[in-house]
Amino acid sequence: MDMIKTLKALNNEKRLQILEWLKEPENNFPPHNDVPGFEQGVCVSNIQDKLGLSQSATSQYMSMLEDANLVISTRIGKWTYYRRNDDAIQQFGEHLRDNL
Amino acid sequence: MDMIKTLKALNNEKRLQILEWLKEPENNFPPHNDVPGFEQGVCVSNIQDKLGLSQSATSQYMSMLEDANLVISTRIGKWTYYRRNDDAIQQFGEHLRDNL
DNA sequence: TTTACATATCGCATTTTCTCGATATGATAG
DNA sequence: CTATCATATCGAGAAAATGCGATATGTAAA
Repeated sequence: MDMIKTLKALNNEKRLQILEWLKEPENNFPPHNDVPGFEQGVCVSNIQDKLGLSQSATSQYMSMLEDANLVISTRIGKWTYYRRNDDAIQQFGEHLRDNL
Repeated sequence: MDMIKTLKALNNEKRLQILEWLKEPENNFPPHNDVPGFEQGVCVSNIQDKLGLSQSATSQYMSMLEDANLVISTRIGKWTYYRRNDDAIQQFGEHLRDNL
């Protein structure tokens, strides 16, 4: 657990917003054409549309969140779907509570 | 609870280090001349000595931590003593665990 | 009330983060 | 194979954080 890296990833309103949206993808994003439901998460372009940042910034933010173990990515065809890593997120909160 | 402000305060190795040291002041700092024990915390100059940053940087860091509710300050005479706000820190961890 | 000391605040140079457009990579369809 | 689309990476300018020295403020001793 690299606490510093995780804190850096969380240290940005947009990235926190993404994590928030990914709690309930069905309420925050349109359905995908190639995949039913949100089992694997949400594709980058849909996140970008909602986020209002460039494609490159959005992609970098998702990589950052993934590096920090806060989300998990799955590539299906041309698309990369990102979903929350809820276990790691909860562990992180507990780690902070117990060790900060 | 201003989560963003708290995350910003935590987003720095030196400030995390200070919080760590303040867990056990008796093991990390020399005794004060004017106050017995560490009931009220540690004075800024002792933190500065250990931190290896300038007096101004140290003072600003302590203010930042206080703004974020992570430490509590007490002025006694010429000295300002800082100690951890353990309750708020634990609450913050729980808040993250439950709401991130 | 002057002096000295501890801390806080200010102004600024340096470093890091943010964010973009351009370009590269990877995947599928034609 | 080639074109096209989704995403990733690169390079750079703008914005924010870091951390310093100088100065201000607050407190107490002389």
